[in-house]
Amino acid sequence: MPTLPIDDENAALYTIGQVADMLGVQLAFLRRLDEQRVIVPVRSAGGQRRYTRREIGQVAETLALIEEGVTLAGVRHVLTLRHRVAQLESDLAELRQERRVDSGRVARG
DNA sequence: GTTCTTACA
DNA sequence: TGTAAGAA
Repeated sequence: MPTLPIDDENAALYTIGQVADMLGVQLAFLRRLDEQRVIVPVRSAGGQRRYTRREIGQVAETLALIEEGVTLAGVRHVLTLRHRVAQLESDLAELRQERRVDSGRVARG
């Protein structure tokens, strides 16, 4: 079954206006996050920002962190570290899976 | 009608 | 951070 865009958390489908309405934030705020490299959405052919559901979630996360007093620069580090952790976790899961396969295989040749 | 950039309070 | 001007 093909992966539908509506099911893809990483599909860039939302305009800045839609995101601003959903989260109740200003258009300028989202542009600021882009400028500060906290949340950097892809651009459409016309140069307009397009947000993925994942990024929308990250914006919400950013809102929470800011309420805790974290600066935008701090939020940027949190998000990048979180991305690295997720990458390491998937790599680790893959290695563990390979180890299971190896240990379950009968030595031969 | 929306979004973009840049500038300013 | 919010608001405004002018262009796309």
